Amino acid sequence: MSEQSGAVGPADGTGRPHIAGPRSSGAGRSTARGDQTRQLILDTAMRLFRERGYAQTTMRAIAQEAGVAVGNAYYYFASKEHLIQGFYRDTEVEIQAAARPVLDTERAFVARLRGVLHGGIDVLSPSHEFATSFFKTAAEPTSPLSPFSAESTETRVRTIGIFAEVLDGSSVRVDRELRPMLPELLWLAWLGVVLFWVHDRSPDQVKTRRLIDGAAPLIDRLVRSSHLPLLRPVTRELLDLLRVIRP
Amino acid sequence: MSEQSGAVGPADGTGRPHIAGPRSSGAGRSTARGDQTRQLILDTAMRLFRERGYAQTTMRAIAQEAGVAVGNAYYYFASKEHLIQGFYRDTEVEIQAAARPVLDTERAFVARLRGVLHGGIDVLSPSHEFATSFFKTAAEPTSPLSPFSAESTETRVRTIGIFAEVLDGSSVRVDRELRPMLPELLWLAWLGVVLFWVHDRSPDQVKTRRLIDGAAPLIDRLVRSSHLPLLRPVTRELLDLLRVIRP
DNA sequence: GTCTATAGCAAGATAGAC
DNA sequence: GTCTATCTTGCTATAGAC
Repeated sequence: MSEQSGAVGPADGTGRPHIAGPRSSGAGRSTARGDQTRQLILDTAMRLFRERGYAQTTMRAIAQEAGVAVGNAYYYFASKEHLIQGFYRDTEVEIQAAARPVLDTERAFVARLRGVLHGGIDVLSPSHEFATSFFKTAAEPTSPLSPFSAESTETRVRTIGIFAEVLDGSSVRVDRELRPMLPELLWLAWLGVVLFWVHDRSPDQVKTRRLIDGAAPLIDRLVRSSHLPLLRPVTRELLDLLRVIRP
Repeated sequence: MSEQSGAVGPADGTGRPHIAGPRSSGAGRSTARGDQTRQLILDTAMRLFRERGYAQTTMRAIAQEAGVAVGNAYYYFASKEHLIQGFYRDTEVEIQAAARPVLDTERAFVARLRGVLHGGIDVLSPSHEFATSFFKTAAEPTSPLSPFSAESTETRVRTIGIFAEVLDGSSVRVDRELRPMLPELLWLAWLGVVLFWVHDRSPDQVKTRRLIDGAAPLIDRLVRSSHLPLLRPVTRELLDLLRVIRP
């Protein structure tokens, strides 16, 4: 794939500011001008990505369309991929917003879970084509875009927080030991749904909707049963496995 | 990334022969010369990929090392990514081979499943670094390298066949309706293990080994319990979901 | 500290001659 | 089927303006 740095390794390695450059430097609104440019480039990129797809949008085109020089785009974003981080942040915020009404009204665990998952897909929906084209980047273990990466920590923690709230705000009774791990497990389930959604070629991704409708009650049932003496050993086994495996 | 096709979409879209070109045309050994060149390019690519990694191996280097022109390499392989298909085929054959002794000796479902999974990872093991670098390609839904793609059908069917044998050769009793879907489900579990393995940064990927050791008995337990009156409804729900979702 | 302009490299991919 | 020449594009680098 590219990585044609020639001199140093891939993406970054120079001593240039990048993301650090115009980032808030302590006080309030410091570099207003820089932030504006940064945002302009990001917005333009997002627009073009959606219009033409990720691969078909060149850095030259983004710069031209935004009315800046290519070098300037690289001043703010270390690589083309780093532009996607903007998409991430926006999306995460929207998903939070979409979850709000559900979390504020529903009490039942199934309804909360179902609502949050559907809300998340609602948000992603218009970006299906675009998401498909850059998804491979996120799938790469070493990519900063990977949901497991250090760079994604902030987003990840916040999203897991949604699922903690799904659980906390509900009346469901859960196995005592399972409970603390459950938000993260639900987040994994969400990633699974997204993975399915990306591969879903059905019209309007209806299958993903059906997946959610089917999976939510199933998860609900399992979670409820987790503390029953019959499933206890299975729960135990699962927990042991998770503990061994986690980073 | 690359995809600098400029004219058409990404990878392929031309009317050129590619894979089709020198492929056997009905009779026995038809285009022997083409097959030879093709194989030479493929072998060279695989060697260089393993030696230097995927990204660090240029098409120019492959062509030069193989003693052919760049254009010639592109005559046989639509893109650099398409060269990975060779890796796939080889790997699948090796995995089959690794599964053989287990399937021929073990009778217990857990042992068979565990053995096949470990054997698969044994085969993949030496390619961890390489696999990591190209994994993103396989994760892309539209890629011919995706395990769900039409191009991967042959490999996919064969691998699912292994899990059918894991099941058939064992003495385990399974819910009547679940049974026909189980090989494919086990294959999905295998994909999950591979997904985990790719992201596994622990030394020698020990965590993946622990995952297998923990997951196999869990799966065994669930499969065994699937026909019990207590889990029956859950099994039902799961089956309904699967039927709705499948392609 | 922000930004432009421009030149240039490396590498994936293609065109068209032979 | 094969080659050479060329294109495209991600990315870097430099020199300098505001």
